[in-house]
Amino acid sequence: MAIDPLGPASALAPTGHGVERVDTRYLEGLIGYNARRAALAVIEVFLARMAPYGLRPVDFSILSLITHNPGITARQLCATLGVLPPNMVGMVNRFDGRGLIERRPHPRDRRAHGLHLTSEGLALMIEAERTAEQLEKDVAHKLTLAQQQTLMDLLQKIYL
Amino acid sequence: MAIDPLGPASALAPTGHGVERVDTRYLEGLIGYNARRAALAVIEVFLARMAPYGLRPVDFSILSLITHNPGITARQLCATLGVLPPNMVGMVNRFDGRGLIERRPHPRDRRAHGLHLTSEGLALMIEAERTAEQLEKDVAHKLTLAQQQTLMDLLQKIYL
DNA sequence: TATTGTTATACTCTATAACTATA
DNA sequence: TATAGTTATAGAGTATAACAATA
Repeated sequence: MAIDPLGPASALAPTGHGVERVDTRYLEGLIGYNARRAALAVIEVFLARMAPYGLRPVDFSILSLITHNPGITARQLCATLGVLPPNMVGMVNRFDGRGLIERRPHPRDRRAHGLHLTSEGLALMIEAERTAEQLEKDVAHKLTLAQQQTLMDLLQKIYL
Repeated sequence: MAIDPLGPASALAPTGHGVERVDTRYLEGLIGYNARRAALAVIEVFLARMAPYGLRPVDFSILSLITHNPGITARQLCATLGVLPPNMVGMVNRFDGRGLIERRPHPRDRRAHGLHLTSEGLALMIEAERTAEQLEKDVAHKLTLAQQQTLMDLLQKIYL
């Protein structure tokens, strides 16, 4: 596809009038653009709904992985989520300071710690995951359940 | 869906062993997580392929909108892409300084400028959009063309 | 020699307040 | 009174280098 094959707008158009309606068709034909816009739209709702729990998207991802993988190490969280180790330290420290997780000695590596939810952390995550699931319903309300599954399957074919 | 309905991992599991394989099934069932991961995967390739043109994803989006909407204003770019006006200024200035665009007087509003590609900017964008289209083919190589279209349609139902 | 966790730090991205010129 | 563009600045997010303890 070449530059501007889509209708009247053209790089050589006369300059004597403004742009009435912005033509976004080119960008909307790119997977990366659509994925980024959809992610930002979901994140916007996420930030608002998770604010009562003090969880941003990455916080939720980390705590959810600890929830479903008790004993996971910081290094494993980094590898799974694409977070760099120096940036993980502060987040884990904050969860620890909030009493949501605890670091236990790792059974086979004295350099590492196994991360576990506290009972307070578990109580928070039960509510947070419930909120996340309601949020999914709301942001995807235009899609059937089958379409939602199709969407996730196709997205995973991009990034996995 | 409640906490950890997915198999052996549990918040109450014994701590005597590390996590062998990280269980990501819960997160992979969330649309927001999948959209963000896919967007980041595409952006990673984008950054590498567009580096020769000195274009980051938002730069490309802006110049592409100017390409297909000659005379568009900075305010319209902000509204379309979700960029805040103070953050748009520097980008437009850099494009101007690089000789890629020019600001012409707006025909009906003396506060605004109509943004237009220069011939250098057009030459760059022809190459950049060609690169973007090849990039699409590569990151979506596991999907048929029909699946790619389905993916974009479903994503747009989330954010539009 | 490589890896885990960590500190320090720099760079980029995003957000808020306030100003000017014009509508 | 509202809007387009702009400046200054603060905050969040992401990046690299280097170190101690352990593998």
